[in-house]
Amino acid sequence: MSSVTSEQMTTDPAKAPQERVSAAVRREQILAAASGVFGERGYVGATTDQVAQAAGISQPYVVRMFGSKERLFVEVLDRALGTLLDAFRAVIAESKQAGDEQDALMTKLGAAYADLIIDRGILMSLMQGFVAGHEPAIGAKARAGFMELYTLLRNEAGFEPDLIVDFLAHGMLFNTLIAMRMIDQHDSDDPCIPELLAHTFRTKLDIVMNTVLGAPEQQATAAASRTRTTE
Amino acid sequence: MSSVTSEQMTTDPAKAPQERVSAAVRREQILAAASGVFGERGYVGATTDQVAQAAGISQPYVVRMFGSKERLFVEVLDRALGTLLDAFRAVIAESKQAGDEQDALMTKLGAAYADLIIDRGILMSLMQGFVAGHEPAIGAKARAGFMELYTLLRNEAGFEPDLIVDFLAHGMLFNTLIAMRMIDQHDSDDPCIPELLAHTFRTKLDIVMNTVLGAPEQQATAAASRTRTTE
DNA sequence: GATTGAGGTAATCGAATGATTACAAGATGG
DNA sequence: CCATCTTGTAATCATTCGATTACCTCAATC
Repeated sequence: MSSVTSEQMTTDPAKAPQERVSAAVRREQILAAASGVFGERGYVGATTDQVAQAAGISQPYVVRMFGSKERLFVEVLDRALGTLLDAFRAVIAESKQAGDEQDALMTKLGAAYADLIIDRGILMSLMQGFVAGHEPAIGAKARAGFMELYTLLRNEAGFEPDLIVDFLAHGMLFNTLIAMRMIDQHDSDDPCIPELLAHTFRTKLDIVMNTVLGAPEQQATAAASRTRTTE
Repeated sequence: MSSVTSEQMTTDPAKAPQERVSAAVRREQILAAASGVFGERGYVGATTDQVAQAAGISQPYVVRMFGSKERLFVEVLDRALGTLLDAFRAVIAESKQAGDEQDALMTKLGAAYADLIIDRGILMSLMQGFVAGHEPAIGAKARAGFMELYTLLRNEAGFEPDLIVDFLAHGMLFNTLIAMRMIDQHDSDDPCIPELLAHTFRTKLDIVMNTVLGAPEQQATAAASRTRTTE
């Protein structure tokens, strides 16, 4: 007894043996699950089996669909970078049309970045990619994505290098505090923790806290915390 | 009639017999080696055998000396945090005595932080600890250390929260770019890379580059790249 | 109603790795 | 000299995990 469990689909409670789904859809499901698991445990720390369970399929399928764990992670990283860049491009386009000043644009970009936390996996996978520079394929992708971001802020948004560095720096602190699970300590003894969080996340603190703490649909880890096959 | 086995042990016995060293000294050697290896490959990605080889001893000794890989990493993290805090305390004390303005002090703190790159393991182990929040013991140590740093900047250095956040943010970008090995790409095609690096590391760019690239005595990885026991 | 091919998994393999055990050799003190 | 403690290792164990293989089961098409 193992697999089969979970899956209490609406109209079919008893069985739900395994509904066959097109490979394209499975691919998206796996990528979404992998984003959560990799973001939570890092590239090396996450296992393909955890991803599989979070996606509700078997471990060999994950490997066969992407060829290897490394290729899966690179794809996750690629998607995360793409999502981030798309969000920024949209903000820039909209802000240009509205005739915003530079600091208004930067504020909006910061807000858009914080909003990405809605899918915690995105920013955490990014962060895990940044510190996994030891793996050649991952490091290359991470660096390329980071520079694409820099170039976007420079050439499309039109910021000065010093401003961009400030912006990126705050983004990295943002990521680090979330990766460190500092949010969970908001109500701990140290009164400096709320202060640090308030001055880092500012107007977005509530969103961040609700997402990171509440996390109603973020079942990735829960589903992945069971054991592998039979027990 | 080769007399066989003409051991040319002339001047170089090729085998360092094994000089017995006090446990206290070994402990320091292991911690230094572990700092490099963990910083390079992360907590999960590094192996106790890589640490052992970097320290020039056997793998079981590493485990026995620290009890477990996790305890070793926590100790490495603790040392790194201690080194950082000590460096900052020294700068603050000295700056107070000199009657510096706040921004002069902050500049000096930034310089002191950058100087820590001389031992690349320190900052990289810190960073790896920050993103390893999934491991309870490591996350707790990382958060506590981070808050100790914040408190120091707030209560001893006397900075306003917003200033501290700026400072920490730039530190995190600093760490991230090094973890990403962006320095290695300084001479690549993208002309934005030198620009980003220049505006992030500013006056310390040369030191950072010399340390991260040159790394003459940073043998940690090289020595650790062999296989385990006999060959 | 066979064939075929795509979705999907159980079983398992082999390598890696943290940890443990048993033992060896040099110091140290009486 | 002998007992004992310390430093250190070889051998090996038990897991874990990514990958592979061999198979199963539908669904569509001829």
